[in-house]
Amino acid sequence: MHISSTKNGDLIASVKTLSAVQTEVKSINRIALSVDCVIFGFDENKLKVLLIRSDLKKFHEKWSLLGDLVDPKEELDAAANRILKQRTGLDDVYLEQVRTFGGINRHPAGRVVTVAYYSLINIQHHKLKILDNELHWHDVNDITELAFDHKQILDISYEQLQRRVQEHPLAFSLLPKKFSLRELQNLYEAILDTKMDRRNFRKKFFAMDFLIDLNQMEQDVPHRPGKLYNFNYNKYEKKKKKWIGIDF
Amino acid sequence: MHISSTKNGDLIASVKTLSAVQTEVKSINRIALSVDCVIFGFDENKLKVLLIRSDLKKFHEKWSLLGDLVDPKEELDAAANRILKQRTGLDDVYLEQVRTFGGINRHPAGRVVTVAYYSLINIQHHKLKILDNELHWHDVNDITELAFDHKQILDISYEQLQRRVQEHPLAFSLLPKKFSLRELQNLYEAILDTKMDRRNFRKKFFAMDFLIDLNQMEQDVPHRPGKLYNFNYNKYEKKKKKWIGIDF
DNA sequence: GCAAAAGTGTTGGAAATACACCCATGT
DNA sequence: ACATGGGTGTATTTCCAACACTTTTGC
Repeated sequence: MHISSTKNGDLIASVKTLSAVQTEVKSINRIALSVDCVIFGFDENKLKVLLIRSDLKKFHEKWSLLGDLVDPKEELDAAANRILKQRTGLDDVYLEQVRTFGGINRHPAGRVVTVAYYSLINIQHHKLKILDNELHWHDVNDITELAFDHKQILDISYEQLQRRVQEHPLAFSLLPKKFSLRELQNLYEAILDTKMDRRNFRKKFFAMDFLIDLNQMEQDVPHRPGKLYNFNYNKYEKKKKKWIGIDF
Repeated sequence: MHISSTKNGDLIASVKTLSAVQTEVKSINRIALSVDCVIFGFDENKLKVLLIRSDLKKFHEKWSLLGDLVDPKEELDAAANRILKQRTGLDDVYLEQVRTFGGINRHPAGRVVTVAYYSLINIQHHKLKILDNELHWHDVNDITELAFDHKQILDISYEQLQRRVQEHPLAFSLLPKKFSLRELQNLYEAILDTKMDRRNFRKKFFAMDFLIDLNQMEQDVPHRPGKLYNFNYNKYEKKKKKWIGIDF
């Protein structure tokens, strides 16, 4: 980043001292920065997202994402992790930056630029211990309106999730450690909102050769039990793909 | 975004008035925000990037990206466009947000969070009229060090360009309006740093059916002249792809 | 006529798709 | 026995990669 002071289209050729720039950085040019977390989960064969009542009175009727201001001494990633921890008690989950939303009037309290992150958690294995502000899971597809510009943030995060999940083995963090192929397929079908052929789905995953057969079976299912697997992250890391292929 | 005041892991269940939040937004929690532009061009069969001397004295020996602080009343996208305009005189080009870099010590003048954008411009058709701070094009592959964390920003932007260019017809904005298939292939080979089979490359682009044959030939080339084409954006917009296919 | 790049088709293999039957379990 | 989903194989098609010769122009 390189700093200059004009905002009006003038051209700048000067060289500045550090203290001159420090003055700018400390002065009127600062903006409130927040992080919003889009936390996806999977349960009952539906993709879910975690929402709370906005704790801003004006928007208390509306649901909102989990967010907070970033402290000037705090890393962005650390802020995202902190927010997740504060709101859910959860730790140690996949978090990825989506993009930054900087609309001038996106927040009623003034200019607040927000960096969106998304995260994937396993609803079964991470029961929420904190339920303040009516924190709970909502079906992604049933959401029509959110506070602020959070619907837009959700939509873009969801699109990004759909893209990423096809190229990286993210989805496994939404499942229990041991899962059946049926569960895996249900998850992909929910995220991508599509149906797939069961036989070809199996073929594809077995061909990848990243699933470890645990030699265990599902229990208490009202039909023939399926085998349980988990995902071999080590093997995946070693085999990652090249990708050359123009494909609009 | 939802605002709360704790930074220390406490949990918050309160409902706040707008003015209480306004106080927070205006107070100590603000951070300097900048935009940095990674401007790619293509010339002499090489991918180039536009750099200037840092106008910060401390880093005056180093090259840096084109950046500036964001004004509190300015949209992020507008800031990116303004910076491009100020530094190069250019207007009306493709600009896309990459991601946000928020390292605490990334800037010597204090906490400055920066939003990176990249942009693709046609070097031939947009001669730079402004050359302050030694603004000029550098070969992307020759860059080893930049001021601040700009090398990291460049690397990530370049990776994103490589991904995007394979799925969207961005590359055409780096070429003259009329281009030959050879030029197009040279461009892809430069961006993706690879070699492609000439016949298969043609086949692929003709099969897409987005190239308009202008019935014109190259001029003044020291060999058999090739046909000139341009890209049919309208047709592309109508045909865009669905995209289902797990592929790690 | 020679150098340099344009233009052009075919073939084989790999991957994706479509599709149907038998099997194991719980009720 | 029957309902439910698990498990398996094959034929077809589509896409991609590899590959060589003839043509047109400038010099």
